[in-house]
Amino acid sequence: MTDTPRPLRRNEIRQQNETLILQAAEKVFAEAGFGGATMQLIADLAGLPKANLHYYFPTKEDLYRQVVRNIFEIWLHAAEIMDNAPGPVEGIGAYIEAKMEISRRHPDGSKVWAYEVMHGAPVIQDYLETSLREWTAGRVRLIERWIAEGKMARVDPDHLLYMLWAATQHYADFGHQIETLNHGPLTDADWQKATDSVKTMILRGIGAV
Amino acid sequence: MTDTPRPLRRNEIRQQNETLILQAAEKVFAEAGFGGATMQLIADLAGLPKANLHYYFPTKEDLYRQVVRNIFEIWLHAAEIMDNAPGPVEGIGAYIEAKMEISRRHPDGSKVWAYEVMHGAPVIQDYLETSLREWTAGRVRLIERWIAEGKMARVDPDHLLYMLWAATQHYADFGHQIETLNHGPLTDADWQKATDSVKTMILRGIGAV
DNA sequence: CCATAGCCTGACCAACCGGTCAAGATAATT
DNA sequence: AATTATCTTGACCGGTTGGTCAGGCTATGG
Repeated sequence: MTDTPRPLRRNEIRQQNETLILQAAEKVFAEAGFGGATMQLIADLAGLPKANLHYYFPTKEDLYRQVVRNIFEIWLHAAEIMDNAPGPVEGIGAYIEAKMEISRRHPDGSKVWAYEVMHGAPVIQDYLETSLREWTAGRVRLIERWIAEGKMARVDPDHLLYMLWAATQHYADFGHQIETLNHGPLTDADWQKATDSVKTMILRGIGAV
Repeated sequence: MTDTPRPLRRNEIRQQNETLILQAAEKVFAEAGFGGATMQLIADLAGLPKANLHYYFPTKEDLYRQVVRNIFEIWLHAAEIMDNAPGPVEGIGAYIEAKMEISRRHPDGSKVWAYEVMHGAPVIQDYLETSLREWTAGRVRLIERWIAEGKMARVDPDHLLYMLWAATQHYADFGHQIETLNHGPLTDADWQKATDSVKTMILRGIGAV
């Protein structure tokens, strides 16, 4: 991301502070949205003076953009599991597991993404139109091949993908609602049960099992 | 909602302006979140001076709370369809159709709800703990009865409900992402296909068909 | 040890925000 | 017509926000 080839120490300082700021920003943006988040809050959480934030990220929007892009990269990377699978049971099953794990480990990231898309994706529209569109097209072809090979029922691949995203990200984005209904945070067993439920329903739903 | 029993004309003015303000507020809150929304923006969209908003809704939070509650009422009401159904095919099928229709007609409301829950439900936590919890418990019993009667497979009722909410609301909350991938707004046929896909996958996923 | 480029930060500012208020307009009541 | 209750609104205010900047600090290369 940085374009200044400097001596090593300097680079370390920069990288460390940028990471610190990005982590704090992810949390604050997730908790308050872009408009509700303040640079002061992020600075306090990162343990740095506010002016230092503006040294690394000129504007609030620059910082926000970086947070959103990081999450997108995580999701894209996690999706590679699907490709080398022999069929939907393994491929989609593993994809569900991976996405549920991300919902559990990076709920803030998921929320920032949801916030961004909900508000018309003003910052990452280009990502939607390029990276996400390409990725989706590739996965649609994969699903169509599985259908043609008789490995699953004839379902619309796009809407299957939407359901996968919706069902898995719901556990991050609506985690608070789920925890309220669950009378407390989800335990390991709860998460296992959630993952199994989603896998079972969807894999049976597409006639793969 | 109002508690002042007045002569008719006055009441009409009040009701008309409150509706006007609430509609504008729903849109602005959906587009910008609570923190990003401004009373001035809502006032402009409603075509009223800002001070007039504060006459009807003392604070920004009062206005926001009313918007969220309205949406919640719509959802609760739409869910009654499930109860009088003989089995999951009719009950859950109709519920999916109703919720997809709401996602189509009230996407802004859905987004405001999502925004509120994502940020820890600071305003409607009591609703989650009372109304929603009761409603969920009732529906869980209904689903368990259907399972006991052999009308559907043994799935976890809570996670089935989460999947129903996730899959249907996704078309409102992530409508922008879907429209981008779809190269444009969804047509009547697109919505029909989406609804059918969700119904087919879920009903088969729970072994009801 | 010096010079320099990168890093740090307290103090500051213009812009904007939610909310107030007093005074005027309008409709209902007597 | 006079009185009263409700509605309307421009002007205003204290507090907060994103962003700036000058000047000090520190690591690094010569």
